Amino acid sequence: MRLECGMSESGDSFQLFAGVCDACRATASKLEKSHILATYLRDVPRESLGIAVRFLAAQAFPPSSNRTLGVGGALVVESVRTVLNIDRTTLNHAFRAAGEIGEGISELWSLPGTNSLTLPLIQAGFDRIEAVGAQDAKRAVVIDLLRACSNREAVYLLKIILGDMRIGVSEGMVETAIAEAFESPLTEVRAARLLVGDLDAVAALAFERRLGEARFRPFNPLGYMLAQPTMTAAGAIDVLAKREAIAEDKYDGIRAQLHVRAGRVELFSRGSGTVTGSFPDIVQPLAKSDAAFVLDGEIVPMRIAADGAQITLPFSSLQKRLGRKTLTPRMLREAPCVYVAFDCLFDGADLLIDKPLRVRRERLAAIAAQHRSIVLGPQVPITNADALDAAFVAARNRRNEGLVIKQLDSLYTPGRRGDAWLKLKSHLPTLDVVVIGAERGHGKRRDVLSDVTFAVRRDDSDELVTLGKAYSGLTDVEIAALTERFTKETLEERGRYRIVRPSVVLEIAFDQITRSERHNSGYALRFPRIVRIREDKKPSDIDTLARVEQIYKSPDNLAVALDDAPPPDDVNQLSLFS
DNA sequence: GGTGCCTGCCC
DNA sequence: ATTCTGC
DNA sequence: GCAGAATGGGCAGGCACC
Repeated sequence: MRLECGMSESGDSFQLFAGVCDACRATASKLEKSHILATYLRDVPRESLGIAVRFLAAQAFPPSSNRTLGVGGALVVESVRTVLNIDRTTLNHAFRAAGEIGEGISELWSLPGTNSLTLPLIQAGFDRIEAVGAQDAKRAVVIDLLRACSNREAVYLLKIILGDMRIGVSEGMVETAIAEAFESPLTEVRAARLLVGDLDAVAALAFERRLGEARFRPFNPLGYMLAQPTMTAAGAIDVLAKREAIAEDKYDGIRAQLHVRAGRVELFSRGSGTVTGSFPDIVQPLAKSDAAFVLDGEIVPMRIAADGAQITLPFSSLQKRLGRKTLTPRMLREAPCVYVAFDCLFDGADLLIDKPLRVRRERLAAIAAQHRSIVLGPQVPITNADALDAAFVAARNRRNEGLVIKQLDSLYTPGRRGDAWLKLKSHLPTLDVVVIGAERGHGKRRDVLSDVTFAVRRDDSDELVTLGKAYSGLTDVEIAALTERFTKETLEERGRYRIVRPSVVLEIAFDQITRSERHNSGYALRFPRIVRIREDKKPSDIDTLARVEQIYKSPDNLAVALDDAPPPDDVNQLSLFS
């Protein structure tokens, strides 16, 4: 296809980039998107290729770099307001109509653009935004960039800054395009990305036809293997189909890869970057190791009793340590963390991901035996549904979410969610709630009331107290039907939020109940989702606050620590400050 | 120094 | 995190 | 089956403002 991008642009012009994005936006076909992107990538100057693929995935920096802009919606809106010199209301109206900020400014944008922006120039701007601390200074750079933008350039600049393209292109599609552009098998591109990490590195290898040379190196995190959810133990047994398997506890911690080599130690979290600094109790004992290995596991807040019994603490205690600049001895005492290792991906000089789990576990056991901050969780063979049930109960008694069931002959497939690993979680009872507020969504949900606030009843009164908001679980058809109903039953509009007559009853599932100031019930739900619309129930039939409190206090609610007196144990207390 | 908003990042 | 949808 | 999109609660740090 021919791209309408104006006259004779160099391959790294931002105007061209915007034109390519527009072309992708115009088609729903993935094949066509790939063709468009591949054609583009082939002609991008070599030195800008990395930036191009990064920007196409709406990344301002390589994800593994730990660098961030520190610019979000609020700062962007203020910058746009300055450049266009318009009031907030007009701007908000445009954003609401478009369903997003990026596309929203297109309607209002009158600047012609200087036709001077290039990919490296934008990248240099991002570097500067990151480097300056003050919001004023960040805003000044954004404003400078915007003033040079044409209409479509402004749209995509903001989309990259906000980290969301919404044109049906994300990392996966960019990988597909790299494969097509440089005539390499997609499988090779994927494999290379899982080994080397960032898209720019993969594009460079593909460009040089050296994808096959991609090699794993410690301190370059691999993709994580993920588990497929299963609802029931019987279902899990079915999927296993008599293949040998083991069950491990499913921990509510932070999934992390532990890389160790020549005295250097890093903990990589799933999203991007390292969390090494937050867990000296895990890292410090490893600092003197001269071994080289990469493990997969979970950072877990845990008390280990003198007899070795493992009791997991609530996730919130772990979260208090995440991102901390300074850790006090008290924090380490109150939220002691261990690294529960469950896989070994690299040992000595051997990448083990293509070896079966049973082999990887042997290597793991040998490593764990030598390092006291690497803990192995309980592991039981699964032969039948009874064994699975027993393991599940044991896991719950250790205050863990459930089980992950793994086939012993399976290989480690980074970045994939397959049947080789199954996760089986326990479920709290659901709650019947009533919708009392609704809001429009974003993007394709901009014209529907997809975002609902729900409430339960305070006992012995008619008062409704809010408990949370929910988004997922309804189909587009159901959302459309509810939108019509909420529109009819609107009592009052308060900006974007509308109060609706309490009439729609929903059944809500969730993972935990926490104490919270966010909603006026004093409670909030973790991972709320709509199970179904209860057409058969009236608002008078919904659950009460007492019911919420009852579930909150139930032993299955892992948000609450067991209030047994904490055992006076020193087993996993490290004297970092002595 | 206290408070509140914004951002990023865990689940 | 979970869930739905289009390819 | 996969990729993309849309959405929840909660924590810490950094900054703006009083």
